[in-house]
Amino acid sequence: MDEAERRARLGEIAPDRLAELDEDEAEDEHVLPALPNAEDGAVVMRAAPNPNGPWHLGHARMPAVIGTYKRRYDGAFICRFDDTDPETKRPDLDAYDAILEDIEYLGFEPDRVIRASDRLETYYEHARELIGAGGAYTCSCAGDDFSELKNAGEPCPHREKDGETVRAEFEEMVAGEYDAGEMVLRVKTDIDHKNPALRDWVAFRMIDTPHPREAAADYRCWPMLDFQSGVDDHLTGVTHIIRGIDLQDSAKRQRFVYDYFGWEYPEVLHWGHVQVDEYDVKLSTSTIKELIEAGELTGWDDPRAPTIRSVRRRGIRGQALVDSMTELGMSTADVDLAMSSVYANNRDIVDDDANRYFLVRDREDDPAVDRDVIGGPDAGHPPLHPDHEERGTRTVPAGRVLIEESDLPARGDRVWLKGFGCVRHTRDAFEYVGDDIEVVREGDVDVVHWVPADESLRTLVRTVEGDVRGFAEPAIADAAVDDLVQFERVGFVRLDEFDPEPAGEAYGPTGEEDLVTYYAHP
RNA sequence: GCUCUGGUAGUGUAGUCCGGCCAAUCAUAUUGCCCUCUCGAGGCAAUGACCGGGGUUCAAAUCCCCGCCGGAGCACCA
Repeated sequence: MDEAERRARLGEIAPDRLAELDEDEAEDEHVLPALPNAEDGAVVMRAAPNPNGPWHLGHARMPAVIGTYKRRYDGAFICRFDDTDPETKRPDLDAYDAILEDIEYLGFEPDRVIRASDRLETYYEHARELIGAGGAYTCSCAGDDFSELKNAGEPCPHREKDGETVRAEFEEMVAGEYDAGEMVLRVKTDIDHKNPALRDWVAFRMIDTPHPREAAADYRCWPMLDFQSGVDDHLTGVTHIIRGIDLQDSAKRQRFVYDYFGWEYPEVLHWGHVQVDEYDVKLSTSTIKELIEAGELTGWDDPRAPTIRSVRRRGIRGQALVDSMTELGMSTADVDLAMSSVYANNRDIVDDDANRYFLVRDREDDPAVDRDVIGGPDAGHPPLHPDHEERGTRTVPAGRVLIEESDLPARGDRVWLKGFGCVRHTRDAFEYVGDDIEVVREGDVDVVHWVPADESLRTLVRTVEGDVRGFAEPAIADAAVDDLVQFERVGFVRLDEFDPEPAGEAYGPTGEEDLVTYYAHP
């Protein structure tokens, strides 16, 4: 019985089992697990960033996963800026676009972009409705006092206020007639709920600081995340919510509001925190912001910063990040993202396109050393790409060359200058021996990269560990800014700028360079 | 303190719901070999894990109990 017959037979005797098999097979094509209760064409998900800065690497996970599900289920991707705190988590006006740019770099485009700060009237309307249903009350308790009562499971005196008073006081909140801390609107949940986190939580509070967006600058009464997000998820038709374990209780809190309104709560998935190895800098927007302000980092795209802009500048494709993020799966456990996995994914994507060039590094512990080449041709002609002969070769002038000291053979020994030929290290020169590759095949001679001593480009390589200087072969001038190339035996870099201006900082170009590159990975 | 929640190799992941095909999958990593005019790519191989202890069972990564360790919430932050 062949495969087709077997399937047909199984279809006759156990159609359910056959469908199950098909489902399992379809599952195998996806890295991510199937979404619960997902219907093709009817999945709506949202990323809800707080626009308080450009994104760090951890932020890539949400668009990566949502975008991937969107494609899989032919769904919708909403980007909703939850910018409802003009004070503590004050939005950064540049961050709205910066975040959208970061999403675009990852290869996705939101179907809809909304800002919570545009929707205050909507939240107020729902608050009025909730008050009307007896589901909320205005409360002027001091935070600590309420907390004490709450922890004891005791209601505060405001809980039993009559509806008219609540309604009037809420209108006064909306009108901005209270100062910060004087009055809040609480959702009436269950004051002795066994989980203290769910007891009568705050839905609206007063904030004196105007919102940085002009359109929202006049509002003083702001909703808290759980109210705003809950209302918006329903109103925008979100079917599946993904959020971090720090918001584990949000769904439970919001369900009280959903119950008052008779709404059905979306499916919710939680995932753990992401940590990234390889960086000294913490994965935190505020930490990175501080380091930049203190001049420790040259900007959001400093290669030492664990940000999306940084890996982008280093030539890492958004797709590589997306692949790594989806491979992390949907576990509620905290996870560590190994940058080596991002690098492996990126190599897969870029290796074929990246042309090869030589760079001789000039480092403290392994300086570039120069030697005259005696005899042999005038130049070497290594291929632009070993797997693509049709791309042709580069010309690397010989004469006097630089190699890295650790590649220098002992006196009397030979070394193979890649694309040029075999030379013997005599006294203080390289004496040309020949171009018979057999010596390399026999394993007696190492193959090394090299550059001409005089015609090369002074090059700055900016890496995660800091800046490295060196000399790139002249042919690299044929490559363009933004190209990703491989410095043979060193690694992949993105060409960032020719003849850079001095950065005027401890790191970055001094102005003496001919070329600045950003190091991606080995 | 109260309430959630998690623990499979260095890292991530599959398997856990419905116990056996799991002496545990795949990827990455590391190492070695082959190939290659790169330390890239490609090929092959090796390394390496079910948090612990009890119990149920013919059979436990999977079910039950007790521990241990982690993460989160109990904000007028998101």
